[in-house]
Amino acid sequence: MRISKRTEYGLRAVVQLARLWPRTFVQARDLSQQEDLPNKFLESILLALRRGGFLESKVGSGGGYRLSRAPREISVGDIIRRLEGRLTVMEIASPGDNSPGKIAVRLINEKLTTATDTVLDAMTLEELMEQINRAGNSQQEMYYI
Amino acid sequence: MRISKRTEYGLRAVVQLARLWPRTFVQARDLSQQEDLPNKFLESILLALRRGGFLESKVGSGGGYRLSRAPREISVGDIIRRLEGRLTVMEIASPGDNSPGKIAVRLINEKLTTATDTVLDAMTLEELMEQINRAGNSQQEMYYI
DNA sequence: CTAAATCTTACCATTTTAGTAGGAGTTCCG
DNA sequence: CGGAACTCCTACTAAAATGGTAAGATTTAG
Repeated sequence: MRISKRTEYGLRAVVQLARLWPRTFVQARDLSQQEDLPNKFLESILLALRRGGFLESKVGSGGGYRLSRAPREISVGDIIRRLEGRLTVMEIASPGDNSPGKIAVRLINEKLTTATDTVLDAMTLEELMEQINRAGNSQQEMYYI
Repeated sequence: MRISKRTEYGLRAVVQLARLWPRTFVQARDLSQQEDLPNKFLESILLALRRGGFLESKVGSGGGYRLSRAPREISVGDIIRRLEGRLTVMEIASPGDNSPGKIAVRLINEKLTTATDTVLDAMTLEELMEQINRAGNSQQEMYYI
């Protein structure tokens, strides 16, 4: 019950790309340095994000990645679902699926899925960036004042 | 991002125990038959639930398990946290933890944890049983009418 | 005493996670 | 044209987590 490193790294790269939006392409290697992530692992994650339609890439020298849309048009939930593969996956309810315990588990899974989806779908990348700035500022205050 | 079989099986056993509350002790073997769960695996889960204070046990012939409190006094969130070990575990924020990406991940983890805790802590075992009965009834209607 | 239980410890196979290695295919630039 | 700088693709792998099983010690009712 937690997000995987794969998802975490993908989010961190996307946050860096959002900071530079809509300026030019950024290389995977730069992203992995900025966030201190394993280069080759990040590459495969960026590929998945591109296939998911969140990123555009340009191959060859001077190439790289950038967001395919404005941060306000991308929801954090969509990104996580793409990378995680499953946000409290629910099993298909089969006809014999009627023991009290199984019903209970299904109910709980539904509630969990609704709760997480609601919170993550309500947050766009733009809103996330604003919250990061606020958190970063208050951190500065704590360190420097 | 899903509950483990261990947690699922534990919940299913607890639901059966809640149905019989406050009557006498139920054996692990009966619970595993009622919900069709692997016997020895379930035993280890019941042990964990007992150590967590959710169940009382009686060893020896005629022994078994029962809830240690009334279903209305037990929250589903507590049970799941005990079995799962982690509901969106947050890493300890270290001082160097200040890249925008890391801040973003921490914010997201906080939101997820709050959302799941809220929904699960608000549900007692008693309320869960009521919802199971309602779901079971509507299922009957769908099959028999 | 014996049967029926919980409890304890140790082990194990499979799947998932978190990567790495190596290179093929593209594009820019001089 | 000929690199150099990129993305893209396939295959592999070590370590951890998951989902159990095996064997038996311990306790209690009858």
